Amino acid sequence: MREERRTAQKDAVRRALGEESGFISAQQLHQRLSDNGASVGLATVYRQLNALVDSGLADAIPVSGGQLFRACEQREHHHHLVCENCGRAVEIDPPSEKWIRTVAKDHGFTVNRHVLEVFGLCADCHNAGVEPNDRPEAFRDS
Amino acid sequence: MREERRTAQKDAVRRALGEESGFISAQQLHQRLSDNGASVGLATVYRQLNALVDSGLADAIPVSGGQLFRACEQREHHHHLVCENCGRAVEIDPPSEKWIRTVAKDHGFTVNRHVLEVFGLCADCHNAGVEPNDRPEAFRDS
DNA sequence: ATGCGTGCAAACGATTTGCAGAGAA
DNA sequence: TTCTCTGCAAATCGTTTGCACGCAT
Repeated sequence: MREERRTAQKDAVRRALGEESGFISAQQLHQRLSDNGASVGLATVYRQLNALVDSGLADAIPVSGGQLFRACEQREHHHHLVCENCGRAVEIDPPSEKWIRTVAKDHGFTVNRHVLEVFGLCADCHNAGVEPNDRPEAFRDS
Repeated sequence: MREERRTAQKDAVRRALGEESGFISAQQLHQRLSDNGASVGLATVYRQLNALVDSGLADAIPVSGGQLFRACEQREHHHHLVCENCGRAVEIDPPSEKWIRTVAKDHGFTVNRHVLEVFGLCADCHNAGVEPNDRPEAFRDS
């Protein structure tokens, strides 16, 4: 019988992820937890993150070098506008979902899911003079 | 002085990728090359694939567990309709690019690039009774 | 001959997992 | 006590890189 147990680190990870304004890597979230005194094992961070994604409480988007996570309110389908530098993201509404089904049908495809991620720079990072092709902050050294 | 040298394995990788109908992982492409007698080192496959992506002759999309490649004709911006099982993909035209810029501007974002990938099952795989949530063929064992 | 490209194996970085101990129920 | 969850370290896995040799130029 699956028994769900409530623990301090579980709460810590959930809270930390919820406090983030944008997508964040598991490693960086782990780092942030350490900084805030709440020392949680990296493995646990990964385990919790995966659990959240499985239960639909978080989104994970694969990027070159790993994946980024973010807590998501809308259980519904939605898209993101992501800042390539700081990871800040806002949820945006879908454009023409029907267009997708139409195109898919034309090619005999059965649509299962689709991903639309818009990358760019948020106002802050843009003003800070960050170059569009810089390595994302989330995967930068030190 | 950068000197571009033509080699057998370079051609082999390019040709093999071109013959693929959809996205394929580096490992799988390497396997396919071996099967066809053209033995090319895995490292070389990666090196060539990256070179192709850099020069814009191929597309790479990050997926959980790695990345998938595909030769692309259109140097222009375009999107894909991808079969989650066999990796087959067709290039589709963008829907409302202007919609994206509008939304981005509303949030103060500077758009750099965007990704739209539609996943589902192609007619063949659908008829074969493949389940939507199966692990992609490209990353399945053996 | 010159030096780019390749193969191999070691190195890497992100993520996962085995296992013994810690703590929630 | 019971059994899940955690932490640590070792193990995986995709991908990159160092180095010595082969081959295109």
